[in-house]
Amino acid sequence: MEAAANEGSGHGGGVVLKEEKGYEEGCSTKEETAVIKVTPLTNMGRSSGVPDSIISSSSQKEKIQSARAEMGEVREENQRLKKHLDRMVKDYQTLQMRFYDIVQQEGRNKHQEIEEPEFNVSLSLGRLPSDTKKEEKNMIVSSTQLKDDDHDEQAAKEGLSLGLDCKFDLSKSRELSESLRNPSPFNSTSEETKDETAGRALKTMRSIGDDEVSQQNPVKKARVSVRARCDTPTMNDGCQWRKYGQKIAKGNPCPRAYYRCTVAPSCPVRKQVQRCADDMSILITTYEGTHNHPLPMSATAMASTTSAAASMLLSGSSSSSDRPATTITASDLHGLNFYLPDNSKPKQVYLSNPSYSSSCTFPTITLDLTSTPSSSSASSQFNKFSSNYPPRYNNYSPASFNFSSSDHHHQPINAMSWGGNMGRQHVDNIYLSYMQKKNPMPPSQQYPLPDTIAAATKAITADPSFQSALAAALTTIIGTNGSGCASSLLNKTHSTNSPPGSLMSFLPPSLPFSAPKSASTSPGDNRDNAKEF
DNA sequence: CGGGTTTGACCCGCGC
DNA sequence: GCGCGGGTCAAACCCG
Repeated sequence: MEAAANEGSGHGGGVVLKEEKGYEEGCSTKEETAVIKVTPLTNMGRSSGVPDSIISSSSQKEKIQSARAEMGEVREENQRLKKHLDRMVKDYQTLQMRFYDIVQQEGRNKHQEIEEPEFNVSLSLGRLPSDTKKEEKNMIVSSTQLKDDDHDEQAAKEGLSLGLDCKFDLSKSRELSESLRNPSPFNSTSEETKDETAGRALKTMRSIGDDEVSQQNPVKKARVSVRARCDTPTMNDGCQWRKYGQKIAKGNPCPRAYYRCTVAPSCPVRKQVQRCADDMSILITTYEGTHNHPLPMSATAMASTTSAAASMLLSGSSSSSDRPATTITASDLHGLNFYLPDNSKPKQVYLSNPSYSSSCTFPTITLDLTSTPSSSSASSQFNKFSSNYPPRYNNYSPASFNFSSSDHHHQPINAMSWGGNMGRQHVDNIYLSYMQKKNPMPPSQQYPLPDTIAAATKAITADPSFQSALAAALTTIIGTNGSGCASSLLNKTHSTNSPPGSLMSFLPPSLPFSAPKSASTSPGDNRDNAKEF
């Protein structure tokens, strides 16, 4: 695939070019072969050089010598990258196989579980204290199992293929865990998996899901609503959607369109798209469910963001009624430009108080990406995170980051954004979440002291599970183009016990988020859907 | 012809 | 029980 291009560029490649090439190749793909391709380039650069006999001046010889030395360093680096890459690829494959095995096993056990009055375990239950009394008794896995490094790693890496749900809060690893162990009401993955395995009719599935819901938890699926100014019929979030219905909802002259994810036939994720009645230029997209398949690169941002928002909503659902509106800000929403035609709007995310439907069936959280004048402008000061450590933590909004304790009632949602610096923030999120898990703080200490953070950082970065999780997340964030880099960077992080500030410095200032290949990732986008609105 | 959209019918939960 | 409204289904239709 890339071999041809690599070779092509390698022909004219001098040493310097090759160095870039080496890094690029090391980061460019998960495929071993592509990495191996670096070696011929290196050799070529050396063998195709001008023979020493021709070189007359000593300066040229020095140049050659230095170039060779540099080349050697590059080769070593390539080898390191290759090793990291190999390891990550193997880990990923292994974990993927394990995941599918578990999913299949889940499907085989479907009938048993449905008939069982009590289900096994839900890792999320600890975060839903108000409605999980029954499940608490069954919290066998919970933290004990999560402490298992392999488990964390698995969860984190599987999150890679599950819509990145796990990477925002590894301490919970909730979505995946639920999908694997528990027919959780708001995780439709398990529901769908069961249905897929059993091959039942949709109605059966729906009834099963409802039964599970009614048996288990009054709080149903969480929804994440995204308000954004958008001229197109739907927002291009990178996923593939198929429209399956349209309705005129009460109180809004604009019809509501129903889409379901078609990336995978069994994907339970659905979204509703509707124009705002007050402002027709605002498009309200409501996401529901969790992707049970690897997402296109262009879709991971939205998926992870909505997932994180849903996680926050669900985690705080028990106390959300008396919780003030939570304002989160994005450090950079440049990536949003890929999805929204109007990129001139203020890049601020307003996370409204979770609003519940009349039936309280679907707690909904809203990400407001519009330039509403009433938005919490006071939070604009948090729009940019400093990359310096430790002062950077001073920029965290109290509403955005809660270091108070391991209290799951108020599990904070960390900064979210699409593209741009999302990678950095994802790592931040991982770090912060992990730190919360590993080093909970008393409620009185809302903000950790820098040295506390540093100490925690030291311990955390040395933790293999954190590394694995971080590697998985980095891989996800950077995509296949950065898998090797992620591993390499992670290794550096580990070896140097860098503070989080320097940890983040390993990430490029602007991650190579690529715009969607075409707007057609959302089928409705390109079509003339004027009829809809 | 396959895949996506349209649209009326249907199901279901909820309030009265 | 009945009506309402949200959500989904599925046949018909459209389109490349």
